[in-house]
Amino acid sequence: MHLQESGEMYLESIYVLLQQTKNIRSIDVCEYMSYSKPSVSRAVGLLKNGGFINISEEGFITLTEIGLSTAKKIFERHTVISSFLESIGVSKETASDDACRIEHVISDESFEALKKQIK
Amino acid sequence: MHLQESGEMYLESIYVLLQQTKNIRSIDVCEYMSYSKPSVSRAVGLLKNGGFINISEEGFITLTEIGLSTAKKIFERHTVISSFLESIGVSKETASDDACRIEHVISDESFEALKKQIK
DNA sequence: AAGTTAAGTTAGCATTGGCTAACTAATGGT
DNA sequence: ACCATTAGTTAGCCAATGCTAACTTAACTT
Repeated sequence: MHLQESGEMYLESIYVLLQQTKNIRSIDVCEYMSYSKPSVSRAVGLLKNGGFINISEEGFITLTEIGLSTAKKIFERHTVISSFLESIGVSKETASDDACRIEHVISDESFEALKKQIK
Repeated sequence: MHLQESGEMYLESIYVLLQQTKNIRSIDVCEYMSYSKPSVSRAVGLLKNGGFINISEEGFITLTEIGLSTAKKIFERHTVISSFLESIGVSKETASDDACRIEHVISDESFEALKKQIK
C-alpha cells in the first residue's frame, strides 16, 4: 500500500513520538502536528487500514513491522537531508523544515548520493 | 499573487517552451506537460488572472514582466538543483526529475547554500 | 447522581488540481 | 456548400487533505 506525502508525515510523527514516549494516542499526534482531531482521526484510520499501525483497545498507537520500517526510512531521509543542509551552512531550523518537505519527493538515487556526501 | 506548486510548473513550462519557440499556445503546453486541454485551459486562465501571462487575440502566450521574473527564478532553481545533484553523481534524468519537485519546496536559504556549493 | 472534561468519530465544507464529455468556433479540404 | 480537424471552453467528477460543528463515550469530580 502506497502512502501519500501526508501519510508519510503522520507516520513519521508517530515514530518520533514513540521514541520519546511509550504510550501515544491520536491526541498526542494532534498536539505534535498541530492538526485537528478529525484530521488525525482520519489519517490514523488510513494508516491502520494500510497496515502501518495498530490501535489498542485503549487507543494506543503502535507501529507494525511495515510501519516501523517505512517510518525509519522516512526519518532517515529527514536526518540525512537535514544534516546535509546544515553541513553546507543552512541554519538548523531551516534545514529541518526543508528536509520535512524534500524527504517526500527525493528519489532513492539522489538520496543515496546525498548520504554519501555527508560522511 | 502567490502561485501554487502547480502554477509554478505551468509557468516554468511556458518559459521553457518560449525559449525554444517564438509562438506558443495552450495546446503546446498540453503537449509538453502531457496534461489535458481543460487542465491547461484552467491553469492558463489562472496565470493570466494572476498577471503572470498575457494571451493574444490568436491565443499566443507571452510572459508579463512579473511572469518572466518569476519563471526565471523557478527555472534557476531547477538548473541549480539539477546541476548540484549531477555533481554528486546523480544521473541527468533523475537529477532533473528530482529538481522538478524540490524546486517548489526548498527555502531561499537552502537554495542559496546549494548554489554556492556548485561553483 | 449529575455535571464536566477528554478523546475520538461522523458529517459535511473548502480548496487544489487532475480528468472526461461535450460544446463552440475557426480553419481547411473536397 | 459540406464535412473534418483543431483549439479552446464549460460543466462537472474525483481524490486528497485540511477544517468546523456536533455527536458519543468514558472517566473523573463534587
